[in-house]
This record gives sequence, structure tokens and C-alpha cells, in this order.
Amino acid sequence: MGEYQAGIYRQAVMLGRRAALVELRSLGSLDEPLLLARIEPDKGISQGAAGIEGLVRKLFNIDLDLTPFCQATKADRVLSFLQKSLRGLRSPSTATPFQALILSIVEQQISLKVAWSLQGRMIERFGDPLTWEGRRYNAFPRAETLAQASREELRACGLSYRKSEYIIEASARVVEGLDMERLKVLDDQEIIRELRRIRGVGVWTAELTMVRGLQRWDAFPAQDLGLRRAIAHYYHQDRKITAEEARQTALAWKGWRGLAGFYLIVAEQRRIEVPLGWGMHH
DNA sequence: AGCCAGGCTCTCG
DNA sequence: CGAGAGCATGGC
Repeated sequence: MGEYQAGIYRQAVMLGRRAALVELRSLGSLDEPLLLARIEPDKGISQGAAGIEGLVRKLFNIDLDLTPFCQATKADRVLSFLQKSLRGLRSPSTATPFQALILSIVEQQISLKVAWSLQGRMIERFGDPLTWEGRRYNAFPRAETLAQASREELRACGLSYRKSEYIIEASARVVEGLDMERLKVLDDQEIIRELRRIRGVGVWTAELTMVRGLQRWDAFPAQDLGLRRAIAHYYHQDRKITAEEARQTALAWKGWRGLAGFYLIVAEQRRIEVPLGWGMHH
């Protein structure tokens, strides 16, 4: 969503009713982390410092305690190694569960590169804009805006008519009172069941929404191609595996399957390999 | 050129 | 019912 440039991460977010730009720079180290956040424009933002701090903490899951995750997966030779090599890594979250849902719908079936391009056009077209230092930024579109969009407008962003309908309908549900935040009180299976009531939302979309938008670290989109590739790479000698095999492999990480999957995907992208013999001795 | 890409619904038989 | 077509753009 945001952009990273010259050591500064920038992302437009909705703070209250207005779009604002969050600027972040990391000044600390692994052992002494220090994150500096700034918001522009800093006038007229009703929430002020408390609002932005809470949002940033959520976007990067800064307060997530990784100890139980390490504990649950310490017997796994791959994950125990990756936890050393990716120490402190947390899966980022979207600003709202609604955003996670819409992004996941866009990502259905097509390659991620295509999806990102379509998401970019959608955000540019429908997101609340703001200009800072001569550059235009857009927050993620509000549900009210997408609910009022037409099939043709979304189609013009490159989405299929079918997906455009899914997005409009899902947004309408939220506007009409489906409280995505309230889903957090339900257990994982109940959330999947609720989300699947929305047309266009299958198991994969529900699970992806949960892990990136509802902080459900055990939600595990086993059908996911990239996830299956990563699991195949680290656990099955790169042999293509089915979703069912992926679920079987992930049983060992129960409680943290989604976060474990995130570690594997990141590790594969970074071409991190587990040394032979790692984990043999304790 | 044509097939595939982090799916899902709808329509046939 | 289960299988299969259809959808969008971009990369290879």
C-alpha cells in the first residue's frame, strides 16, 4: 500500500474522516528498536498522536508477542532456523479488516503483479486523496465509496465485471451494518462461515482476510499458490503439493499456521536456505 | 501466440 | 450433485 523511499516509509491512511499521510523511519536496531512516526498535515487531525500511534502499532503488529510462536514451532527445523534469520519479523496488517477483504478479492486467481496494478488503479480512483510536497497520495477507499461505485467504473480499473460486483456487494454489506471488527469476537471457523456468506468470498479469501486483516495468526489459506510453493520448497523438495498436503504439513504449527506461512513466503522470496544438519543437535 | 497466474460462481449434463 | 467454462491483465 505504502511506498518506501530513501529510508522513509509513507502511507496515506484515514484518520477519523480525513486522509492523512503517515511517515515512518526506523532509527533503532533489533535490540533497541526505535520507530519515528510523523503525520502530515499535522493540523486538523482530531485524533492526534494517540490515534496515529495506535494505527502504526496495528499496521506492523509491533505489540505482537512472538514468544508463543517460537515456542510452538521450536521443534520444526525450518521455522526454528528462520526465526533466527528473520528475528522479530511480524506479519503486517491492513488498516481495517474491510481493506483486507477487498484486497483479497482483487487477488483471486490472477498473478500478484496484475493484482497490485489493479489495486493501485482502484485506490487512485476511489481513495480519499491528499497532496504532500507536490505528490498525490490516496488512502484505501471507504466502504461507502466502493458501495456507490458502478460496475463500469471498477471495470475501468481493470477488474472483471464479476469481481466488480463482488466488491460493490461486499462494500454494501459493510455500509448496511456488517461490522467487520465485530468478527473478532468469533472463533476462526465462525469467521470463515460469516465471511463466506458474502458472494465472491470462498475459503481462501476468508482465510487471507483473517490473517492480514483480523490478526488471526492461525488462519491458513492452504489453497494459496505462493504458500504452497514455499511449503513445497522447504518441506517437500520443491515437489508441487496440494492444498490438503499443505494443511497436513501445517498441522505441526497449530495456533500459528498463518504466521508460519508468512515466514516461509518471506524466506523463499529472500532465497534463505536452511543449512543441512541444522536442528540435528537440539 | 497462447497459457498461466495466491479463486469463485454459475451453468450445464 | 460434479465437472468445466468464463473471467481480467500482464509476464513469459
